[in-house]
Amino acid sequence: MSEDAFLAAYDPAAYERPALAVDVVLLGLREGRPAALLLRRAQHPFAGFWALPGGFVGIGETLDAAAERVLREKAGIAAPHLEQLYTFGTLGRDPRMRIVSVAYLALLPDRAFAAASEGMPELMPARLDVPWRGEAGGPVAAFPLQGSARSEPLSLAFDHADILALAILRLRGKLDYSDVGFALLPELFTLRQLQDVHEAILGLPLNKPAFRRRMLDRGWLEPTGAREAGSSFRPAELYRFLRPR
Amino acid sequence: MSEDAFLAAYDPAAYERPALAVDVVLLGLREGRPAALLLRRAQHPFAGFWALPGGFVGIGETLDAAAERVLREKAGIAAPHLEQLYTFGTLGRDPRMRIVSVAYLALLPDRAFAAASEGMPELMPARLDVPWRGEAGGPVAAFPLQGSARSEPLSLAFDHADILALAILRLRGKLDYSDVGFALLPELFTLRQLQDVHEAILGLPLNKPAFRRRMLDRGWLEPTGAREAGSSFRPAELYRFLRPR
DNA sequence: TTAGTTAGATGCAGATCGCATATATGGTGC
DNA sequence: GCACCATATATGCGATCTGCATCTAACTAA
Repeated sequence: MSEDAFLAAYDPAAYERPALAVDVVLLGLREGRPAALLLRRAQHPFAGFWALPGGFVGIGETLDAAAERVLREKAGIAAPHLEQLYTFGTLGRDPRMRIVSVAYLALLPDRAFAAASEGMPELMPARLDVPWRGEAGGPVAAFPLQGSARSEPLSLAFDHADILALAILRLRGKLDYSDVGFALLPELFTLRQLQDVHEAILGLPLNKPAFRRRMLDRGWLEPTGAREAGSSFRPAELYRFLRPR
Repeated sequence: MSEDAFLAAYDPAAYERPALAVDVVLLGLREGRPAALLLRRAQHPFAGFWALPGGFVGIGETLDAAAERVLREKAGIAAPHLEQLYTFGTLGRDPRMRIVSVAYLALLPDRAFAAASEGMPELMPARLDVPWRGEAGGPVAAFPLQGSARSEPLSLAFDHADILALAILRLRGKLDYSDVGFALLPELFTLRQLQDVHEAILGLPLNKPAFRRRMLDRGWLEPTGAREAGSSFRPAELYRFLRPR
C-alpha cells in the first residue's frame, strides 16, 4: 500500500473505518441432520429474527480470540474445533452502519451442543434444511427443533442464512479428506457413529462396507478393544481418532 | 451481538477499531512454476522488503470492490478470476498499527501476467518455491525471475509469505474439482497446456493419458476443430472451457 | 522420402467402490 | 438353556477408475 494512503488511514478521523465483527456458526447434529444454535434478536434491526452469536473484534484481540470469546460468552463453550470460514463485507448487510464480519465455524459434538443449548436458554437449537446436493450451494433454511413436527422456517437476520449455507458447503467439501468429521464425535466412537456424522453432513446415505474400508484403510482410527454398552444387540467396537501425524 | 456492545462500537471514539485492508496475490505461471507479482517497499516498516499489492477498504466499498481496485490501480488489470482467500488478523502483523487484512487470490493467464509485469515496472515477477507436496502447507519462498540462475530468496514483508503459501494451498485443493485451472489459460488452449497448468500448480508430473481421459470425460471441454499453429510437429487441437452449467 | 517430435488412442494390470451376501455376537423372551 | 432378533463385521464380485506402456497419426525439416 502506498504511504499517502497509509497516512490517511492512520488518522482514524480522516477516513471512516468499517466496524469489524465475528459471527460464529455453532454447528452440531440433531436427529441425523445438521443443526445450529441461534439467538433471537430483541432490538431493531431484524427484531424477532434469528441471528448467529457474534461480537465486535477488540483492538487488541485476534480474530480467532474474538471468535473464542463469543463462544465462551454466548455459549459457555471452550475450545471446540473452530475455523475461519469467510469474511462478509457487502454494503447493506447491517442497515445501521458498515460492518464487515468474519464468519467462523465451531463444530460441537452432541454433549457440547446439548450443554450449550441447556446452559444458555436464549440459544435456540435449529435444524438446518439443506435443499441441495453435493457442493452446489444455495439457500439453507432453519427450523425450530423443539415443538411439533411441521412448523414455519425461522426468519434469519442479516446475511446469516448465507453464512449457514457456506458453513455446510465447507464442511461437505472438507469432510472426506480432512479430520473435521471427528470434531463432531466424542473421544470414543463406533464406526456407525462416524458414518452417521458423514451422512448427516453430506445429506445422503453411504454404503456401509465401503465406508468402513475407506475409514480403516486411512489409518486414522485406533481400535480401543472396548465396546459400546447399552445396546440390545451385538455391541460395536469403540475407536479413537489418531491424528494423522 | 448485544445492544450495549453495539452502541459502544457504534461510537467510533468509544472503542478503537482495527483498520481493514485487502492484499492481493497476483498469481501466474512462469517457467512451469507458480509466480507472483510483488512490490518493493520503500518506507518503513519492512523497507526494501517485498510485499503483496494491497490497500485499505473504503467505508463505502465492498471487500471484492477493494480487491478489484487494488488490481486496477496497482497492476492495471481488470476482471481476472478473483476470489477471497482468508482474513489475517494477528496482532503484530503490522508494527505501525492494528490492521486486519482480507487476502485475495487473482489468477492471471500468461498474457495478463506479462502485461501487468511490463505495464507496471514496479511490479516484480517472482518465482515461488513450494518445498512441500500435496496440501501439507508450510513456508513458501520467492525468487527473482529475471537475472541469473541462482540468487537469494526475496525477503517478504509482514506475513505475506504465509499469504502466498495459503494461495498455493487453496489452489492445489481446488484444482481438480473446480474450474480454477482454466483461469490461468487463454480462451483457446490445448490439452498439453492444461496439463502444464496442473503440473505447475501441483508441483508434480501427471500421467498424460489418464489426465486427458479425466478432463475429456468431465465434459467441460469443447473441441473447436482448430489446431495450434507454429509448432514443428503435429499440432494439437484447441479446446474451449465450457462452464459446467 | 525419411527421420524426428509430439498428439492422440488403446490395451492391460492394480486399486477403488458399490452392492449383495454371509457370518459373528450381543441381548431378549420363552 | 435355547431359539430369535438386530446389528456388527467380513467377504466376494463386477463395474469403474488410474497408472503405465505402447501403438498409431500428423506435422516439419532435411
